[in-house]
Amino acid sequence: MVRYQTQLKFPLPRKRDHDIVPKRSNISSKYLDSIILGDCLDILQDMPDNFVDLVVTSPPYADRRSKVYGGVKPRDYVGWFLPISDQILKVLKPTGSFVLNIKEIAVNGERLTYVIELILQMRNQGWLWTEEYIWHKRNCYPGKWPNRFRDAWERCLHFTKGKDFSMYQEEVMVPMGDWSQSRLKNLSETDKIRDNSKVDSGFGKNVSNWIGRDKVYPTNVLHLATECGNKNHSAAFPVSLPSWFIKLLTKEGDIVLDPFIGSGTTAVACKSLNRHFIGIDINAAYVDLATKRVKSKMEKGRECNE
Amino acid sequence: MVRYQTQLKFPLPRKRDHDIVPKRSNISSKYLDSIILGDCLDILQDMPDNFVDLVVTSPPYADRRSKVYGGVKPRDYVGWFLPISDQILKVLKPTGSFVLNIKEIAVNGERLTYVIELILQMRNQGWLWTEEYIWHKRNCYPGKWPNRFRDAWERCLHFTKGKDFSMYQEEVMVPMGDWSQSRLKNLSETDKIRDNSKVDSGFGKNVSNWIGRDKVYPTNVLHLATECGNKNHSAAFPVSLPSWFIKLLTKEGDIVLDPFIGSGTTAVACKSLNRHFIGIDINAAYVDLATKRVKSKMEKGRECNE
DNA sequence: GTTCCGCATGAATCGATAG
DNA sequence: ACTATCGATTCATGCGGAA
Repeated sequence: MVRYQTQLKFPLPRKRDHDIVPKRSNISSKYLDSIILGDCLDILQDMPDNFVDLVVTSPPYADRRSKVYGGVKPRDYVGWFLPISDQILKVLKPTGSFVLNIKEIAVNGERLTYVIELILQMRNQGWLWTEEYIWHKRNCYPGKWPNRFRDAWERCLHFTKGKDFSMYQEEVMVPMGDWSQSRLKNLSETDKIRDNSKVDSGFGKNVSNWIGRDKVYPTNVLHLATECGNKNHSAAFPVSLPSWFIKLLTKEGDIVLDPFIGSGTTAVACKSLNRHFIGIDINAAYVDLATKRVKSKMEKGRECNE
Repeated sequence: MVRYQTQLKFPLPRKRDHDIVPKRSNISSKYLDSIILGDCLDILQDMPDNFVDLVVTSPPYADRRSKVYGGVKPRDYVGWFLPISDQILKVLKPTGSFVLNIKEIAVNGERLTYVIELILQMRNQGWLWTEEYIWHKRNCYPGKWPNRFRDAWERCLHFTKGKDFSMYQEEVMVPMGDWSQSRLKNLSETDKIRDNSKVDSGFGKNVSNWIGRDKVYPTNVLHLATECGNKNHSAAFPVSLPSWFIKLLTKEGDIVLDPFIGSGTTAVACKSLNRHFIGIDINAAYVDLATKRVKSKMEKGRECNE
């Protein structure tokens, strides 16, 4: 197999003294911040054990995107995925997490069962099924059928290697409900603009603290819209989704792996949040697109859709 | 490499005498609009086949409410429920639906698997797993844990006996999103007229679809609040939940069964919507409470929390 | 500079048609 | 009988041009 590796040269985040469990040798650091072309099964087999802090991915769904990917049949799906999840188990640190975004399709009026069978089989493999988050898609695909409504949710299955894993809950706290919103609405437009600019320049901290006091822990239901109208890339996976889990489950400088990187959404999220990424994809056009998108991200700074 | 063959070969659904649509004899009508004390397994065995239009229920979850109910252990849950779902399959009409509100609990940092195992086993039993609705609990139970957030959703599993079942989608249509109000209300009168005239010529078809339309079909994600502050009962199950499925899946005069009626929520919903109810509970205090609640409902009319 | 509106675009699903 | 492709259905969102 042709192994085409794109090594992007990004400045490493500031050194911190609280890591490092495995010392980052030359062999292991070659993976950092790169989009790798190849079958993730092969790539993962060569990767060091206990190396990655978080795996977050949205694999091709059964019978979808068959032109780009192979088009895995529903009845082959579990058998196709289990060897991959086995390799993920190997490269993940003991305190790491695996977040799997997936949804079963409906065929002939019935939901197929390969996703829930996969959960059971991954438990046999050694995974802990820690939690199931719901991604509520505010703008779901339209359509009308006699026997069902539009499908507006997907699973974000959270697996870990053990009971004790890293979780930084404060990083994803959200503003409180109506009360704080009405309070913020009453700020004048100029105030908001000024305060925003202050935050960027490191000033205006008092305002963000004031806002921070009205924050509350989220639940296991995420309300995010898909990104549909973007011209360069149309990711089924909005940046905000991996961003949320990256903030929740890693700290700055950690390593995040996406074995089905697609258009590079997870890598873009990592760059915004000062985490290292490792992206893998079997499709050369996607590797190209993801590489370009991350480079553009580094040049232009923060993207709007984050 | 281990090859796992998914999509197990399930036996075909048992043949049932679907042709017999029972007339409402004395024997069968004795069940209507009553709350029955007893084990639902016994009661259902005596009930006529193909008798009920909808079964909607929220059974005791594993290890919850153990003082009131038996307190079924997680590892016994599937074995405990399967005989009941088998009886439900029997009493349900061929075009009927079974909506099961359930959520797995977390033990030792892990979500248990009895619910997804139950889905697989019920398919084995002959059920079609038609859809999984998500009930998003806007005000969920408070709490804070180091390894998980508050659980803000539950499954509403929709099972049917076949592909063709009754569904009245117009009954649960919802107001359109904000965007239409902010955009369409500002269309000038001439614009509306022009767009309407375009319909005849084949242009502007999609525009005309929105004119004069204020309702839209919902999705498979339900946003309902729990009822928290009621004095008599603390039902985890708000009236709005069975109400929604009753409107969607039955018409007036149809028969709705809840084999775990509890405080009588499903019966209350039925009385509001002019459907017949059959409630069963093994706990005498609950049968008492539900009976009183339905009587009070019939006297006082509509309840506030509906 | 705002706000407003036209338009394209989706990890969808079903039923019909064709090989 | 089983698979591959196609048309019809539907609605929230972001972008870009217009007012």
